Amino acid sequence: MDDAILERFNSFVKRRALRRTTQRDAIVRIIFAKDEHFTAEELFDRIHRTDSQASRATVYRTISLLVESGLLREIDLGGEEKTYDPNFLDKPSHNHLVCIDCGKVVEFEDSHIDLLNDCITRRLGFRPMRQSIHIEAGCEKLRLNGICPNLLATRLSGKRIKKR
Amino acid sequence: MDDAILERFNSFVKRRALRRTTQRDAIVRIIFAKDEHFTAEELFDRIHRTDSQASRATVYRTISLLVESGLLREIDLGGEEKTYDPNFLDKPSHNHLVCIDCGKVVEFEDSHIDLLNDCITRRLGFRPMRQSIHIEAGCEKLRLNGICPNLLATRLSGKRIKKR
DNA sequence: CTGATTGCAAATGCTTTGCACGCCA
DNA sequence: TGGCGTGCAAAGCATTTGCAATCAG
Repeated sequence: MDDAILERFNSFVKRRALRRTTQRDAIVRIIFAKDEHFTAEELFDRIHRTDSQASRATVYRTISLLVESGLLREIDLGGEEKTYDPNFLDKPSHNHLVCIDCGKVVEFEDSHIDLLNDCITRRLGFRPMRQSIHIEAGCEKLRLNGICPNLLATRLSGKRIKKR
Repeated sequence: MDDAILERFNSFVKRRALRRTTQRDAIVRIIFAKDEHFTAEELFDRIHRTDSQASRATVYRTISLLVESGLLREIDLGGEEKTYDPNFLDKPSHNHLVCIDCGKVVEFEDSHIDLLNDCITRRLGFRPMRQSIHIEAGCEKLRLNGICPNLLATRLSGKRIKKR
């Protein structure tokens, strides 16, 4: 799967008469090695934790290319920085639930929602293109037990929670 | 309605031991005089087209206060700048459809969607708090007749279309 | 070879902040 | 009178861009 994406990106690059480079290959590989959302800065860090290198400018430029090619999608998680989601190839129509307690992001798909959105859009006189649902929710465990497992994990790992 | 909001804002200000000022009053009045979405910069312009005055800093600071008070909501229309929506008092659970052809934003409410979101959230083990749907759609008229009335109006008024 | 790509640093553009002065309570 | 609020300009930050050197095809 990993290499299949790289191949798709390279054929996109060729189609546009652009060039395949070491940096672009590395960036694409690193992005799709995990299914995690990321910001440009986080990606830049991830790259520099490997033996690959790429400047900040190249990271930003390659992200733009990936978005144009349809392999990557910009999503809104409410943070200040732009966030990207590499999972739209596997799940073309998924949505996001963000836990306001711990910042955890859960992806979900639902055909009923898709259908409803489609109907609503048509009824309003438009042509459905793309839809995204952003749910903010509280942690039920935190409310009932006073403890949120994700929150705990988040604190321990020192991972920062997206601000609102 | 206009003054009722101002009153609510002022009681919020009082509750927080803050102070009522000419600038804050003016900003609140101008925001809620229309039901249009706006960016900080657009609001700043609107203010300076009246006889009221307020610095950019004060505009930003007052917007923050309004969001904290719950009277105003930040929404995602896909643009670069933060966008604010003054209509959540009238329609607490509305969503947005953005036309990719002309940039027009249509607000809509749908109880089925709300219900579905609620169910999905609970099933995932979370406590529903807030949900927002963002639909990107194409103009049906443009596709069928080759002309989009909104696009035309947008061009004539010189109003800029939100970028993607 | 030729033009695309990279890396660097400078530039952008929105938003926030430090500070001195002024004004509300 | 004590601070909060304001305006200004400077600072912050994420992102973009100009440019010279480098590299892919």
